Amino acid sequence: MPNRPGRPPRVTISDVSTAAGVSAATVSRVLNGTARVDASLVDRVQEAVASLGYRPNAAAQGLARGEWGTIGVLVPDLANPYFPDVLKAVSAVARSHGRRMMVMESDEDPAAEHDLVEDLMRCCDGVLLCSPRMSRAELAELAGRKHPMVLFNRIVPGLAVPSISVDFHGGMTAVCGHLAQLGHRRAAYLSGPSASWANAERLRAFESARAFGVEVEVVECGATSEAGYDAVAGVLAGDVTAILGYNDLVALGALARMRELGIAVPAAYSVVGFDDISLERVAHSNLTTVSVPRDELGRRAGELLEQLLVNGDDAEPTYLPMRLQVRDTSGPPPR
Amino acid sequence: MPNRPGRPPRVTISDVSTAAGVSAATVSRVLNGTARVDASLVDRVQEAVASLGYRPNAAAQGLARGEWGTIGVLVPDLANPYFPDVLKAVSAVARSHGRRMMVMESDEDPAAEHDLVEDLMRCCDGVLLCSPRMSRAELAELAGRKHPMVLFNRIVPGLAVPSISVDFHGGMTAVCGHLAQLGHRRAAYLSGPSASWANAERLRAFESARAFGVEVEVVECGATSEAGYDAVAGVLAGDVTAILGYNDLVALGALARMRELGIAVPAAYSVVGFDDISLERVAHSNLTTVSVPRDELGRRAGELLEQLLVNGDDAEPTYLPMRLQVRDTSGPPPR
DNA sequence: CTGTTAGCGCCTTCAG
DNA sequence: CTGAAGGCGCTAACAG
Repeated sequence: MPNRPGRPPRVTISDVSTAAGVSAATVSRVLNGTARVDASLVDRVQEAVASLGYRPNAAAQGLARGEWGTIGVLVPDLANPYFPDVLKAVSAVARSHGRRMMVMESDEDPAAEHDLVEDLMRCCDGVLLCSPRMSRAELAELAGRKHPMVLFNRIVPGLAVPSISVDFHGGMTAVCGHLAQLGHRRAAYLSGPSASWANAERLRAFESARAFGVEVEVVECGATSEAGYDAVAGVLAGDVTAILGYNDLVALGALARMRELGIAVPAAYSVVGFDDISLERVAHSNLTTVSVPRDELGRRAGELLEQLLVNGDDAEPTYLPMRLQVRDTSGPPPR
Repeated sequence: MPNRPGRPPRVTISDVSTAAGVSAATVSRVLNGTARVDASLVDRVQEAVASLGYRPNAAAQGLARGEWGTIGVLVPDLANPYFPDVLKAVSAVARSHGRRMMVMESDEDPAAEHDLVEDLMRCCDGVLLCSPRMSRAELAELAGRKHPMVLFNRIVPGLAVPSISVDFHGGMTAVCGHLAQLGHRRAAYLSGPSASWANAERLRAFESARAFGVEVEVVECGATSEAGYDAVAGVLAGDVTAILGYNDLVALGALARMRELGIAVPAAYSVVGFDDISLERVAHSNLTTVSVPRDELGRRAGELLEQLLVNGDDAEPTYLPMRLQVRDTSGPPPR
């Protein structure tokens, strides 16, 4: 690092070594505990380090060691309340293994995703990828890079990449079962991004639901509360008695609109969310929903990557279970 | 990077150069557009790059260039709904300047903060620091490192570090004024972490409020909805007619508890939050609160750092204004 | 135990 | 316009 004006004069390992009257190798050994060093030298080195305020340059270490000490995480949307918990867990795991965490956001743009992953690969030991939309082909191409990578929040059959996700299908099935038992026969689903894996998984659940006498009509919506707010009016005209949101945001948006319209929930309609985002924590909210173990997802994904980094362990795709949270917005249909 | 087993054989710039029959320097020039290169060579290089799947090693680039192309952000708690928007904005700014974003979390632990900042300095061109608790002395010590750093969400008088924050004092003053005009005379403040700057700023506002006939009693609480939930019962015994939360989480926790207790809001008590976290977005919630421009905070902080990095620009501390959001939980006091 | 010697992969002068 | 040479800061053999 050339001394740029205004920056502190960089102090390097050789500054320390001359100050301490030892070789750079010894300094390195002391700092990394790589080998036994005479106690007196250790002292001198530590003094020099302290007085010069020396900190090893991470890039140089990375280059020499062949490891960056960093993992990368790519998420579609940092502002989505789904991810902070995940990132927090990933960060903790990474740190516990002495690694830093680089974070990137694709802004839901599949085109950008590819480049960002490539960029992460240039500067991270491993990559944690959450990519709901990326095509199988592109994923396979990235996997072919043989760069350590773990896919989370999505499972791609046949893809040779360690993956961990959530049993969205099972979660939505639980929702349908809950409604069926309450006596509902027809529901509307405010659908999320149609290209997303997570949405497809939810949709699959509606087929089994039909077997239990519950018919779910799918309505294009989106993934935000605004989308839910806007979309809900359209389904009230029909004969449904329950409204399922792609996620909690959508359901809450719908709820807000329904409240404005003076519609009683759950008396007139049941409303069910999906994900159980911080609402309980934030608002002791009473939305019936299914919860995803976000911190466990982050933790497991991080550990999976660490395993991959250390042992090259591969592993079977894992689905974390969701849990139905029956609260106040679901009840028997009217009449 | 030595070829670790199971990893892809690393392809380096010299692999490309031999494949293309040119020198490494030329490859570098082509890739970085550093100088004119004969069109035919450009083609050959690009072909070689593509066919070998070459990507420059970021650590090596960083070492050679003296820049990591990375900025670091340290926040106290990733799961706090305050930060995602900030990070999102920072990430966008960083990317727009061709930099990556490293994220670390101190877990509200002032001891850890110091080490983490140091670590960030070893691997980032600049650091964005949100440290509500760190002592002035420690901050000054870090500032003395002369490593580009911007403090956000806090202003420390006399500290020679570019800082950007939010006018918490003004925000809380607005809250008090609002309540005063509604006719409230006594309120309780569910206080946040007493060591935090942001809390101190809020407290200062209560002094001016007294001049307007509003007396605010301060109650230890915390920063979470659970804390608000637990603390609120204690203040209902007194003669206050309004309850102010350290932040929205606290206020919402309090609200939830009050709802359980069957207390009417705002008829019996007004409740006011602080921060205006995603609630409107998440729940079309109706908490009266004051909003902080989180994305602007992130954006400005990012730009400030970029300025610092590029021109060494210093700047006066900036306070972003808050805006009072009068919604449904505040009204005139009973009687 | 310690110092010396080579790189790690890339960029950037400096000649040509 | 291009190649050769040196160095960024650190670590990892390799000899003593």
